[in-house]
Amino acid sequence: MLSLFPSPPFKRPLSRGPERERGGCALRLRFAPSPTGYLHVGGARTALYNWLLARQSGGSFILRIEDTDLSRSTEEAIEAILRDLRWLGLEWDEGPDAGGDHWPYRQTGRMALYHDAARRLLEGGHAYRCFCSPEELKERRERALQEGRAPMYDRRCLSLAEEEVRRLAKKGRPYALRFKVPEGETVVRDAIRGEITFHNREIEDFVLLRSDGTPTYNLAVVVDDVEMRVSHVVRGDDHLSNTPKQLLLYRALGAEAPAFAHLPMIVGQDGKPLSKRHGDVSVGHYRETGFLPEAMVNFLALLGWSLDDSTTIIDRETLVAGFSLERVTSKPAVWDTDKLYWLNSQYIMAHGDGELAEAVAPFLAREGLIAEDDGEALDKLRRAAPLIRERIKVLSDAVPLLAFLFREVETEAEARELLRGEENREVLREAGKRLLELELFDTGSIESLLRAMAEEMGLKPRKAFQPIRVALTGSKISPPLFESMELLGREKCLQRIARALDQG
RNA sequence: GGCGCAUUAGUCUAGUUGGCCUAGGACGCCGCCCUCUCAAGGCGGAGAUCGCGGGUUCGAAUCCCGCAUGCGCUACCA
Repeated sequence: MLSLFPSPPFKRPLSRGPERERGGCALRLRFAPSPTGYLHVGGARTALYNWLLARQSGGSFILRIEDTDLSRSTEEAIEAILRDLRWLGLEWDEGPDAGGDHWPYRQTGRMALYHDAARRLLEGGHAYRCFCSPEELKERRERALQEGRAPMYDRRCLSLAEEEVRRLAKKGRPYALRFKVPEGETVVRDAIRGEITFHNREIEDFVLLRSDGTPTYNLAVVVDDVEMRVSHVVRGDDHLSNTPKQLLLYRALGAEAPAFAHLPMIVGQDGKPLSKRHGDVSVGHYRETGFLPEAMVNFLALLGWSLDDSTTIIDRETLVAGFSLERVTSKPAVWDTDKLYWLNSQYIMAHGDGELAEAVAPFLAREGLIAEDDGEALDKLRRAAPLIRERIKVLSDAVPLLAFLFREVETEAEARELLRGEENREVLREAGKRLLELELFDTGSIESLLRAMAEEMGLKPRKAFQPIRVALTGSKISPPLFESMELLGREKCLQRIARALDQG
């Protein structure tokens, strides 16, 4: 494997980049989403790996919005992406709302930079004007495809005489600017995949500037990475084929190229790139379902990377210290929701009572069970935390489990039978009677009381307790009964038992 | 069509310079125990001819060649 990314701690100083002047090996990394939708879990993983490398090296994590596709970019998408990144705890040092020395951090505000670079490329003989219309080009490529030829641009505008170019331009004929791909081969050194050689003759003269003057991805990304002094480009696998083009651009612009690392894709169980077809792929969805950001980060980190041969639960600190691109696999990672759920439950179990109560509260509030900032409810939740900690995999699981504490119950259809029949009714009557006389209404007292009752009635514990559970919670499934009763309080317990008897 | 990348159990992966791998850990699955429901926990189990075929070697998941399959790129998308 290449040594571009020495494993931590970085023993060797990087051989390139302005960071050396600052005396360290502080890396400059960026995450550059295009705001055409929510933050996808694949994007989140890319952001995470960049963030980890930045934090680990004491460097900078830059957020740059690639919004040159005007028709698909939206403000809402930008907001959503920032929100989700923040939720994951991936704070950026420079970005659209964070300042930095390379402002602005949205490509639409950086047009002058791209045009300047384009002009330099044109003047340096690295680019030329192309007057072919998109329609013509489309037709030609379709024909090429049909005839089994490579559908590459045929360079016909490269040989246009100078005065012809001038004449067409003067007539106002729209043109795009194309890069003139030189002969030879281009070697990409990738930290994950090693050295990959591309033959330049396989690379077409790609467009730099569209006829409307906007830059294409390849130009913009290179100009920005140069200007922002990005030292390491860590991005999705789908950009590997673009890398030689960008390398060529760096060279033509006289700039030193950053180091590259291309992460394997995240795919569904069927091996196809993860998409809506496979279920939920937005980070926002997982936040709303009640996954914890720590669990999400842990899970994302493990998608294509491992700390060692046996560690699965890894906290953020350990991730920062132990992450290394050398341990990233080059094989696509399959999104495994089951494992995410399990990991999340592990993090929930590690939460303290107060922590868990606060995490769960918004989910109950969302269902209208408690008010946003109800101190009393929060206190009750804190006391309920031990009862649900091992029973929920996601925070929203707490809603059905705890609803009975905050509103009157409606008995689930499949549980009603447990309130019927003489034996069950007798249990309820007897329990009501005995609970009324109980001195201290706490878990221990309730338990001994009800166990004694069951024994005297000659009933198995299960047989005696289920009707009570259903009467109090409306469900056959609930947190432990005696603890739940203490939390509910004597009054409500008696009320609900009485009501159950009435209804039955 | 061309170019590129990938290929260890259902899944995430370990396997860094070939022997310690009769392939390790985790999720999931199955069984038992615990038990007031549901979980959690404990114990045990099944599951991988390391994509296929050649080769190099005393010895290959690990090196080489071919093939297959999948995916990506091949846009005036990013």
